[in-house]
Amino acid sequence: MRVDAEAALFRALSDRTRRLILDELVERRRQTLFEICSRLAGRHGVTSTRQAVSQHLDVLEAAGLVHSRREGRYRFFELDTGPLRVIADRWPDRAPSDQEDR
Amino acid sequence: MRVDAEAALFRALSDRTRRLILDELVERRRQTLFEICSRLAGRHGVTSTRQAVSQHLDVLEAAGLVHSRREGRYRFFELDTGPLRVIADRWPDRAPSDQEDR
DNA sequence: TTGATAGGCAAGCGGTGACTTGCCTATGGT
DNA sequence: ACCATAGGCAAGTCACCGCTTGCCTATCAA
Repeated sequence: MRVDAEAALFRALSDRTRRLILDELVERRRQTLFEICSRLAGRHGVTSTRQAVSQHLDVLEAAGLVHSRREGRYRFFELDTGPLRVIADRWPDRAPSDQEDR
Repeated sequence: MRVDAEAALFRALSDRTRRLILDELVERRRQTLFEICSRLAGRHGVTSTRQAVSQHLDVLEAAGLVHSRREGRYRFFELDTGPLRVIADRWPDRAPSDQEDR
């Protein structure tokens, strides 16, 4: 994984609103920007403006956690959990061939 | 997982130097502050001061990713990968009992 | 006991990031 | 054609975060 891709991933996950957006996209795939906004407000009390949420989605997309597609006047967002795999793999309980010093 | 614990975890992971510290602690468990500093410098070109690294370790400890113990004039740091488990589990490929709307 | 080693505390600085505000574009319905 | 809906762009503000600097405490060796 490239360094900037790694940075983008962890930066994306560092914000609570963005994590809530991912939660929403797990429960209901393919949502539009307005859907995400209203669900964030209704279910999590997030009062951010549409623009704020849009910027969050840009960050998530830059991290590869979300993909978007235009259809007519709608832009649909979809979750991609692929990049999350590397996190668990990066810090194992013990190093492979752990020699207690190196 | 409590909200503030979640925030602490993702905040801790959001910084590159802190991720490198975790890498070091995977390879060599139980390091002192000075050991971590010198290994960061030698192997990753991180030039941060001791105080900067110490502050990073505080953040990691607040997130539960690191535990420390005093022994004489040394303070040993050790990795705890436990908190990382929740990340992979939080956003599954599909929601359990996915009903396409809710 | 003195000096060196290992670490802690706190204030200040600079940069980045989240958010708002204001305005603009495009699509679809009637 | 017109208006409402869905979304985009860009600049400005404010707070937080990473880092340094300066000084202080504690442990160990000689």
